Amino acid sequence: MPQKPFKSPTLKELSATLELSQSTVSRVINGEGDKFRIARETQERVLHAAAVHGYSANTVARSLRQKRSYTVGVIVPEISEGYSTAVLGGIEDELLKDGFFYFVVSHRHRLDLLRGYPRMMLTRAVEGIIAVDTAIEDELPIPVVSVSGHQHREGIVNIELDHGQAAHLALSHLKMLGHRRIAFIKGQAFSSDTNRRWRAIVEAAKTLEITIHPQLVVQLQSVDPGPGPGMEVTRQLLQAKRPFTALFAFNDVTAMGAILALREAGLRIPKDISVVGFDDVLAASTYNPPLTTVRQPLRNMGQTAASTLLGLIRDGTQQPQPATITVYPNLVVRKSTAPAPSHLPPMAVATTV
Amino acid sequence: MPQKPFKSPTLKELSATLELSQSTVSRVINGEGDKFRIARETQERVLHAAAVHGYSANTVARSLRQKRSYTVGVIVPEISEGYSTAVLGGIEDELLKDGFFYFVVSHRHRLDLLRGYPRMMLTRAVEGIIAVDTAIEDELPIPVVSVSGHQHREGIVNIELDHGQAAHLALSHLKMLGHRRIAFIKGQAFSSDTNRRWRAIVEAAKTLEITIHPQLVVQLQSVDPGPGPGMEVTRQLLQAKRPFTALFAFNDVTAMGAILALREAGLRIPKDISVVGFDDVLAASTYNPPLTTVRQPLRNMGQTAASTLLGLIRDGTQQPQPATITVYPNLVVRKSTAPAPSHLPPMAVATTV
DNA sequence: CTGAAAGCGCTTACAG
DNA sequence: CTGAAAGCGCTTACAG
Repeated sequence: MPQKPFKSPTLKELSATLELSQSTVSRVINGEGDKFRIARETQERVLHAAAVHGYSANTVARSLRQKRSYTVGVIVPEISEGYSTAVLGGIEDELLKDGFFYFVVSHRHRLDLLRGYPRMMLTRAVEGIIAVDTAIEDELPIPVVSVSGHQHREGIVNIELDHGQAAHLALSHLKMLGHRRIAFIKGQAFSSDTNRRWRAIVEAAKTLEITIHPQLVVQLQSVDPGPGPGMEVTRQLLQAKRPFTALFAFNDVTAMGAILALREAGLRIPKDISVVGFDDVLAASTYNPPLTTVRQPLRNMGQTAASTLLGLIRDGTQQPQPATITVYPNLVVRKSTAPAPSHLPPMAVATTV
Repeated sequence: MPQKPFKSPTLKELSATLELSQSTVSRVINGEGDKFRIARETQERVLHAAAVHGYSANTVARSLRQKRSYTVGVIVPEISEGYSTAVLGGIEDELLKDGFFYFVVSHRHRLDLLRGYPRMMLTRAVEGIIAVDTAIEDELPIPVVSVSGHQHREGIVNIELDHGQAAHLALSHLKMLGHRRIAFIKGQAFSSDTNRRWRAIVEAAKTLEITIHPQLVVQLQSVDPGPGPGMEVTRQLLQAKRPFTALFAFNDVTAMGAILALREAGLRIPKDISVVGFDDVLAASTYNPPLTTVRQPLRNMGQTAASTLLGLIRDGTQQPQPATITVYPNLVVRKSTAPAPSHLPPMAVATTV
């Protein structure tokens, strides 16, 4: 037999022991004793007995009755990745202190999961959903807040980075270092951030009078997590033999992959090529060389998402929420960027594996 | 008003529409139509109507009635870390395909959370708990399986790495490369793996006739995630000025910190010092130099934990489960290890920051 | 083969 | 100030 070393009594049992009605006991347990003017003494008896018997209300029954679950769903692309987990950390901070729990699911860009999960979570009676870097297509009867999801649907609150500022920060840093021929790695088509960020880069380049050479722009294809896709695409870039002195990657992991491919071709970082990442994941600072990167306040974005969602759940969606909450990046200058070399570096043919 | 674009009808409503009893509808929805010999035609009508009206059972009500929640709790030390998240990925794989969801909480080594979370999850009616690298003190009325938790309590199934083999793999690799003076960084006292792993190292060293010099053994103190603690302790090691040619770190992140500190002191990796990590987190392969490390099959450990837990939930704890399920490491040789230098490297005084 | 009814454990109008 | 009773939406003996 399974051991049952601890089992909370039910309200009924506790009430019987106390010789009080369930109503009364329920009220004082829920802190409404004073509101219902229940005798101080009675309240103390109840609280004491609850403590002694280790009573805690069955949340399933409570949920059914109140039609509330105190649970939200979080949907992320991938769970084993610096980006999502940093955001998750922030979400946890906020949620748990309000007594909420959360389910996590990762869709790994599989369409069936992407479509199915929101419904499954609804079935699980979540009171709201946080979507991290993933677009939700269905209209849902509960509040949803999106982190970097760029949803334009009414009622969805977006937590978004100021991409204009991000692009400006990175490009002006490179410009100041004397870089003129800058290569770019765009994100995968499925990432909600890709277009938004690219448009911001084009804009910032214009303002800063930096020319973007189309031959120096490549785009991530593979959905694999890790640095593989970044390596791959950087090798292509090298094969085109168009010289450049700096590279702005879609994110840190991609930047790491790019550095690997660049080294493979005999190029030194940052001496020959400067590389700028994006996100500032934990590994960025310990990488060799430590990455210069545009920092997204990931944990803070998670916290903001959670507290916003909690607000929407509490107050309903009626009051017009700002459709997007903007959050600001900053540039962390480390060792992967340096002044542009006076001569363009030789673009060795990548020694493909 | 909050938009309600989609709202499942209740069983009652659906039954009314169909002019059938709730019992019948419930049975066919749950696939027990044949078992109860409900007319094929009736079954089809029900299924069709359910699809048309988008009926899905309210899981809260179902849980209350069945006293099952189809939910498990996962408790990890830290959510934004390679180790836990890899395990989480594996857990998700198994759980979701059986229709289970999971709550995640991270205790961050705070005693109050560590103690409070299992109870909170019980209150949430989870049917089982997976504890990752954390010891559960309370006896719980539900199955718990522990990943690297080294629980000795009856009824708890442990998923554990074969630490003997892990130690042997790492040390024999180092020995073969000619290393004789090897430094060690032990884990923090709170990590369940620390002692187990250390004992295995002592044992393997004996077998391989490697002398462990107590002055070359340091232990992580700080609870901070990231490479900070590893750097810190490596600086101490350097300050003692006892020469060594190799270092075996408690985990990859620590190894990265150690490499940072070693370089800071002018040492080259792997030319002067070889470094071996542990875990093989995603970043290990892209680090510079790519880390030689003892690979733990983290994702697989998560999967095993989940499927074991599901089994326990299904069959009850009665049948004697093996108290521990052993899982095997392998050595991934990359670029952070090399033959020992013929002369002991100079132990520069660390230039502390 | 199908249905009426009880009950899971709470909360909360309603009544006094 | 306190309690009796209804009901949240299901599942499942029990009956026929």
